[in-house]
Amino acid sequence: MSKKEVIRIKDIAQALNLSTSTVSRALQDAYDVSPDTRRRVLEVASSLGYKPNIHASALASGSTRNIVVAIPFITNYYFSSVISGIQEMAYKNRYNIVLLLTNDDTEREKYLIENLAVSNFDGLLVSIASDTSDTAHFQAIIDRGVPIVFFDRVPQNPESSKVIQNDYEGAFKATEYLIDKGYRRIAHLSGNTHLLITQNRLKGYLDALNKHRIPVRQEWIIHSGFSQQHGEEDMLRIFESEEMPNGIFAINDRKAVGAIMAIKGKGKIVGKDIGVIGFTNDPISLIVEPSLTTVEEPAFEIGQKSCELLIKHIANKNFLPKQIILSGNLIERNSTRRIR
Amino acid sequence: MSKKEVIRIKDIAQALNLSTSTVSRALQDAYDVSPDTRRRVLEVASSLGYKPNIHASALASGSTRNIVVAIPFITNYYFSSVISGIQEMAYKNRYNIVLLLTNDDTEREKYLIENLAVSNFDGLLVSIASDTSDTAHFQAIIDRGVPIVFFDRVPQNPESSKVIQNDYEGAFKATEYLIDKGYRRIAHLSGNTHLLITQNRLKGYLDALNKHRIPVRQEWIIHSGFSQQHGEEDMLRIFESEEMPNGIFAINDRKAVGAIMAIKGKGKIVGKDIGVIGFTNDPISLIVEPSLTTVEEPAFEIGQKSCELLIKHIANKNFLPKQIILSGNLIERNSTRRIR
DNA sequence: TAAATCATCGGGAACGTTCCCGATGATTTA
DNA sequence: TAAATCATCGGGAACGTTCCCGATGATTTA
Repeated sequence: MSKKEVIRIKDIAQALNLSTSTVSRALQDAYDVSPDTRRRVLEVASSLGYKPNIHASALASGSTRNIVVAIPFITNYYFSSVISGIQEMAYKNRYNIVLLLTNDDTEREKYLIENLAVSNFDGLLVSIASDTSDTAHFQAIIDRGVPIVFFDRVPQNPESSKVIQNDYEGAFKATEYLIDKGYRRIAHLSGNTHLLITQNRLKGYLDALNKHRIPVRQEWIIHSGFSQQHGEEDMLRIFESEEMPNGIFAINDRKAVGAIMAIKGKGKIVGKDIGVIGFTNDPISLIVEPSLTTVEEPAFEIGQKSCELLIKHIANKNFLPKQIILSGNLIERNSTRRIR
Repeated sequence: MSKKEVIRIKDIAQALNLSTSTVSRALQDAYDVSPDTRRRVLEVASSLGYKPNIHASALASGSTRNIVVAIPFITNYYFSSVISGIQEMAYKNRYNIVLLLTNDDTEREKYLIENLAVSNFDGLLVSIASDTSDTAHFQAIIDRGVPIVFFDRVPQNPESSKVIQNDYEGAFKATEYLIDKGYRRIAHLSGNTHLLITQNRLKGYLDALNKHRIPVRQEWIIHSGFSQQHGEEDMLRIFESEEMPNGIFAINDRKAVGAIMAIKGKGKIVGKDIGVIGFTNDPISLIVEPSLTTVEEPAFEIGQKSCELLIKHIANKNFLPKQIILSGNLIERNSTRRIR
């Protein structure tokens, strides 16, 4: 057997004495084909094992059925879960995913996006790199008529659809939870300042402090990257401050785990001496000792919703940009327990 | 601006008073175009911002520049690292990745593979589901002239290229390391029996025992799945055996972490009472308490090599199937330390 | 000097599908 | 009963690229 004997619409047409246009219309459920011929076409198509050639279809119709997904990494739980959600929704709607990894590097992100040919995909799903503040390369895509949906790490500028977790509410809940548990001197291990996710979580933290009339201490708010390494470094910096906090709210679980490592390294006891809470509900939060209290992020669902939204934009050019905000529960574990 | 003003080869041709065929050949570095015209074509192409239409190219040339990647999950460190490696190599060679997730379910795997149209991709990269023993659906693809490269979880049957870590050697090293450290009663938390990876790691374990004249105890060899959950259950079963081992070699880090959880749950001390060693070097091995001794798997490299091999198969139909076996180092941590 | 080779280019069919437009016979409407 | 509408289908151009084949003038060979 060889590739040559792939069967085409023409083969179905010949088998049924129909024209290729009629077969094509039958396969796409067009209105102007009789129920009987449609049935016969579908029968022959499946018996011959017909599978459409997506390239020919893309060329003729202008719809490529490709969705480009650009994310910083794939090797962490959050992003790989998002991809799973995207993949599910895309496959269901017969879209393929083209994966781009930016390595969280703005230059690489720009390079990848700028080298994209708009004739090769129908839409773009993006979580931007930590340091990306100029979003002109995305605007250029939008200007050429191709929709973008941002998720998780979304920029402020381009007014397009966005899917995020309820960062403000989650951060507020996390901070208030620490306060309720009696940890009132709370530091915040934050992220890169220009990201919305950073700003919203910071705001939730600040508002929770305000609500409980706890003064804000700038030296306890530390901005850096999103890795475990960053969390560890941030925590070590906090150990150098004059007065020590007794609670840590980290912008994500990986930074929280880094903080726990640093705290243990200093001989302090997590929970008893310093309470720690994270954000994500990464599986590592169950593995770290003590287990990490956290606010869950609906990563898979974010992937699904983003993809669903993008598909709507693709199907309808006039679909208005929309924001979807998903909430997650706070999950109590041992890192915020005084006695165990 | 709209999609319509995408520029094509014809536009370059008109700008230079050349034919489309000459421009096409110039862009592909064909031999029969003068250095001067090639230079002019490239200049105009880049100044106009020409990007080739992959669908038209695929249709005309028969080469789709799509690679399908089918894996059980993406939400674990190993597979997401492999994907990163694949992605890098694919992007370098101007291939796109089409991602399929089987959820480690054989039925779903079959369904996805059988619904693939061979005219839509050039090659397939696969790590099979745990329970897959019948590989006819892969054979069907190969029979239609499309190359497959298997990696990590590879089947026995189809004689195609395979990329794996040196499972035998790694398992042997791991087991012998436990023996050298004085843990001589060693159990093995193994995987699904029909997978090569399971068989090779089991063999390495057995041979290391034999070399040191340690009798094999069948009740200490437990076959199940690959998750942390499975590791925990396996370990609990071992706790029910008459005599307890004092060393655990788990087929991967997630199962090892599960075992550690179970051991701690029973009030035993990992390292002092029972030494544990894993396989992968998943980041969780640094987070679990105590940190996990393990044999590293070169996941990123496996992705790269698999993709590289597949591209060679695509470029040359007569390229003979090849096995690549990569080694990883043993990394000592605290789960195999008697005193800390 | 005639024939063969070489370097360089263009014409145009082909890939498999979609979609516009028109055709035809049957049915409904005025 | 004539005109309008409807249901159903086919012809054929078009999408943007590749690639086969042939053409042409220049250079090399015999």
